[in-house]
Amino acid sequence: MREVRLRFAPSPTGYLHIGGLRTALYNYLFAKHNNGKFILRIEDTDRTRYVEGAIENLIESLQWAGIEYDEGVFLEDGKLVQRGEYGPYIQSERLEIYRKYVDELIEKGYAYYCFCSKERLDKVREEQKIKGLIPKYDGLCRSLSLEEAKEKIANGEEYVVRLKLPPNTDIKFDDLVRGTITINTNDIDDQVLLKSDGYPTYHMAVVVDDHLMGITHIVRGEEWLSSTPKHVYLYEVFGWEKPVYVHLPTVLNKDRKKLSKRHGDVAVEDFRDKGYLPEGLINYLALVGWSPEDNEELLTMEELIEKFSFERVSKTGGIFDKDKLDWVNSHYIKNYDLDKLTDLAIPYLKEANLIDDKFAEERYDWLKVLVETVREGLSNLSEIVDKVGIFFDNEIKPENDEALSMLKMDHIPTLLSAFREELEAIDEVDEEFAKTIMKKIQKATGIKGKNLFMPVRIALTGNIHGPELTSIIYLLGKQNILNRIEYVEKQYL
RNA sequence: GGCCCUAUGGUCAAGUGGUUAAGACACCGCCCUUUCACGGCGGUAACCGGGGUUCGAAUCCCCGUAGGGUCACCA
Repeated sequence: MREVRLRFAPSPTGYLHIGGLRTALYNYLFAKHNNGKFILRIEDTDRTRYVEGAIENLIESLQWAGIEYDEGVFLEDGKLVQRGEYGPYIQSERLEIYRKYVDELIEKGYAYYCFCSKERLDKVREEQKIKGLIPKYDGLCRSLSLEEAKEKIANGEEYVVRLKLPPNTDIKFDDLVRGTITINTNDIDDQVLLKSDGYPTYHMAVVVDDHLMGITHIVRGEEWLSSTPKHVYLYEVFGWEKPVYVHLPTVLNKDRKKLSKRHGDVAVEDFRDKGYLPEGLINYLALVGWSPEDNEELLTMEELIEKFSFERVSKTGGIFDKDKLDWVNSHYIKNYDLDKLTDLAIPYLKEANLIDDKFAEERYDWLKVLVETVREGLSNLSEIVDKVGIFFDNEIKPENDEALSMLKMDHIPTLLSAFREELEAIDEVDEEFAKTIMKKIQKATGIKGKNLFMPVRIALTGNIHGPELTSIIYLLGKQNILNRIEYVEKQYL
């Protein structure tokens, strides 16, 4: 049996799209599930759309997401390197290869030179549209003899090479999620295979590369479904073994259109920057378009690999549901290794000028406690900034009138001085103190329940809601609390 | 418009001729908690329409309808 080999083959035109990540993920999961190989190939045959740095960005996003590949283009010390037996893995470095196969097609009569100008093509399409016909190449150069064509080329005329499709022929292929697809050649154009700049089009390059690289399963977006017959035809005329096709449903916006920028984030790096954990994003994304047999929804990469199959990929496009992503991600935040989570959280605190490098280093243990106490309410790490603000500002401002009025209650001065007395009796707040202080104050003042806890909370944070008082007191420490009590007494009492 | 694909709650989705049509997110209620969150329990809510086939259709077929994709020297 052939070794299972799959590839992810993006174009370096920008960032990695969230839909692209899912395609890469499904490829990866299936390859790993079958102990196969996963390959990253770069499809840069459109020189006009090439974006500097896009390949590096793509690789970094994949790496961040935890999707590893065995062959292809890698980033090492900031430089692109290629590894694997089937290289090069960047299509612009494979031009001679495509050329050779294009020549073979021409020789065998499966492709022909075409000298039609862009202007003529546009005009033909225009006229066809007016007549209500399907815009399609009219086949003018189809009848040109090879000799005539070669003569034109010798005279320096620009040309492309087109696929010569047989008329009125059904082309069938099986798709693992959609079943058998049949399309008639009358509905397909004589696709350009080789562009006038000497670069192949996607349709030529993808077939040649997938064959040469031993790709067994082609897993890609649904948008490729209707051009698959062209690829299948090429496999047939070359006499190559066809791969298994899998066309994935689209990831959609709320408006059921393809996920696009105007509705929010679509780049993998945007989610990383917002503080989504790779485990969370991957877990959620796996669930848009696929479900495991047991319907378990919280899955690690290892579990995904174990459970993944194309039989359970759905046929319908799924809306990218940020609420559910948040839920999945919050699960990972709650259970993440605390050191790792703290390391990931620190950049956000720095960015918000809550802490600096020195603070991060010297008070790392304190930061860990901080992260631990607020992690439960977070759906992504960038939200931590709002949650921890109360720990960094001793100038208490009641968040609203309700909070203010609670601070103005008659018994508050007694409460605060009792608190102060307890604090002055110790060197520093420890866990024991934090745990018992409220009871002591209650005993000393006779104030209890809501009249006790809420005013203290507001005096210490200004807010009605927040983490447990015990944690707040522990995290704040003696001096901060004394400062806050003093501030509140001066400002509000 | 031609061709191709698709159609279960607001969303993701189980379901492959016989089920009280799962589960999750979101939403609502209750409990837990002297706050919020977490957690627990419960609730609202779905088979696009019409014809067939069948003893019996969410499941099979046909016709509509709706949505998506594609019709480039872009991938």
